[in-house]
Amino acid sequence: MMKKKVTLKQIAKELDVSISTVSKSLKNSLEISEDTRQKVQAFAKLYNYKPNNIALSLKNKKTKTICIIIPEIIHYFFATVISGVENVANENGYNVIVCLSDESFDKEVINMEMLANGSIDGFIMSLSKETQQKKDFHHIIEVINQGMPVVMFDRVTNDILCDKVIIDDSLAALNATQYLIDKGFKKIALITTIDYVSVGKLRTEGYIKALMNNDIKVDENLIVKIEDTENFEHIIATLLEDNSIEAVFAVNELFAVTAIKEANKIGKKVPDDISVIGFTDGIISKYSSPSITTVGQNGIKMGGKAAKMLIERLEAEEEQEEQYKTEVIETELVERESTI
Amino acid sequence: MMKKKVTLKQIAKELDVSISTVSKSLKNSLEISEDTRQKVQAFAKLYNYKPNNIALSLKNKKTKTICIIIPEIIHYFFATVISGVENVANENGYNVIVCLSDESFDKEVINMEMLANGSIDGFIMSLSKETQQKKDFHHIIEVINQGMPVVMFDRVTNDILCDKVIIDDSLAALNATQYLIDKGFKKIALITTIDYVSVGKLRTEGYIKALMNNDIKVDENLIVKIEDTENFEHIIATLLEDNSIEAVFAVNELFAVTAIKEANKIGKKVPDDISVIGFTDGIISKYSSPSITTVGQNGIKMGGKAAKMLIERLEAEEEQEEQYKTEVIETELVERESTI
DNA sequence: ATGTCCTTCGAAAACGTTTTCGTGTTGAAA
DNA sequence: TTTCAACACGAAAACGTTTTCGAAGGACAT
Repeated sequence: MMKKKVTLKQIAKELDVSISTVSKSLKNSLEISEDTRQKVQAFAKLYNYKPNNIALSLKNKKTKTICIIIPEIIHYFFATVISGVENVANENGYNVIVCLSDESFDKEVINMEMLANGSIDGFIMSLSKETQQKKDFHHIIEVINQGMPVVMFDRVTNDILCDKVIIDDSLAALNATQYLIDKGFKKIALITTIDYVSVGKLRTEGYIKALMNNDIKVDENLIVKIEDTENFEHIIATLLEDNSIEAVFAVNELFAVTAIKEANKIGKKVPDDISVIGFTDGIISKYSSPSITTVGQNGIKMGGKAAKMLIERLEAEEEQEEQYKTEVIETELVERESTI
Repeated sequence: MMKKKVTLKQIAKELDVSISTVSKSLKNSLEISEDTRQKVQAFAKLYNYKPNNIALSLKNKKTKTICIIIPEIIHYFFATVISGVENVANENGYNVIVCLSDESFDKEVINMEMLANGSIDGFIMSLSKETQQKKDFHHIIEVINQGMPVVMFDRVTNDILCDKVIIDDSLAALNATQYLIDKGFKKIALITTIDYVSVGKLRTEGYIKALMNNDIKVDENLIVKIEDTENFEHIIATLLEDNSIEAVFAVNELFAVTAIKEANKIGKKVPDDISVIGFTDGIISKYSSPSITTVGQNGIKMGGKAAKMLIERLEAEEEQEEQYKTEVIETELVERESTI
């Protein structure tokens, strides 16, 4: 029953020819006579010969495998990015290794060092919170210096020169805020993250810019910056006690849906009493009641683009360095029920 | 700037010793003199030598990599399973390749054949819908016959002998239905999937068993089986027009939240007018309004268990065959706001 | 001087490929 | 008969390791 994989050597021995002859026959080389070729091919098919990928990788110094490192997978946006990466990777004959940093600097480093030793051809990654906080990127720089291409997405940094694919977080936030302003709101609260999270910071900037563009004074009392270890429900509830607030811009789905829940608790109806707009068009926004108006960032497109850039660099003949590009994926405002 | 990886051969040449000596020195072999060892180790550290994983894989015939094949990743439950697999894989020094079958038989086959040729040490998988429908498992059987261990989870089949980790879908559904019966409901609708999806079928069976246990007649009009290409919102809406329905048991989150939405549309309040219970304790159940009472299946635990079983089999000295085990992960009923 | 035993190291095989470069045989042309 | 091309195939290197085995050299005792 148990049929171990057959190798060239075994076929060669069985057919009493050399390994070279077997290899060439299977590749239909004209060097080998029609007769021998057929014999070998028949035998190989019979025993279901398939070349050993590891041996090929060693020989070619290419593994046809890429690695994507993300902070966490139980997160709609990152899951969609993986899906996008998988798609175009597969189309191009690449496999995808997924690594989770769990927002930890150490795990990020370990994963990279582990895989940079020949296991993969390149990285796609989004920085962990801890890495962004420490601003320590030596592990990434080292990998790049070894000649291994890296594409960063979403949570990126200017301290590293490499290909990147992002959305214009600031602009998207500005547009979302402007959308609320256009509805006639002036007292717009912001629920955002601690500044070291790059995208949170950018979204905060966009919010502020929108207010300033419209000569609305930025009120620090209307801005809360949440560190996710905290009990953020309580913080949001406290914020909403301010009865002057007409609308809320939240920088992610979780904050948005929580704002709605907490508003409900104190008898404020969304969107009648207060409008809420979120960020990321995920499961929550789509299925909550009311469904949430949000900024859609197309993770599939983002992942696909990142994979495309990586593979193109991998398969470029000459390593034309220093022509790193940053692609910006457009966002869209998805209008739903949480805004009037 | 560009520092390519250094190999044993290069170190040997540089230090004018043999490759063997370098290899042994780095492993602190007593065969080598203290002097030489130190010299080699210092040099290796200076040039940041790390052994090439591919070469090691070829030599050891082990890749320390496992593959998980799932139908789709943009799906809370599967994402949690991956997370569980990743955790215990990492703890044991394994990497994880993620493959998506997109519910397609062909993609499942291609992925397996692609990776079975030396790239990985074993598989963890959940069957695609199409595979379950065709009942064609030759690709899996072939891999197992080659001596590569496979662990199936969630969507499994009795046609294959291998390790499995599942929940007791039938029992969980029975309990959920009984929960509704205990609340005093008799007219309980079921929103489920087409029978070829193994878990859908089992959950349906549990529902029916619960009714029969309580001498409630099974009313086919209260059961809808949804094929996901369809416009299921409409089907659910139609079902809910039956005013006699007191409660709904949905076999997944999507059906549950949709039932709530459609009920709302026709003026029925959940849970006051109608109770809803779902399956899978995901994002939707937690954050929808009202939040949804549901059957929690712990994906992290499931993935972790699957990885543990696979790795144990990989690292067992003797290949003790035919002692395949099926682990059952317990479920729990998470009570929330969608039931009275 | 011979034999024995450590110490210290290197050669080579092995993992499974691909590919370059021979080399032996054949047949035909000169 | 000699020469040469064409054909069919094999040996060996290469990718980067680990590990077995053998061997050179010195120290020491006989």
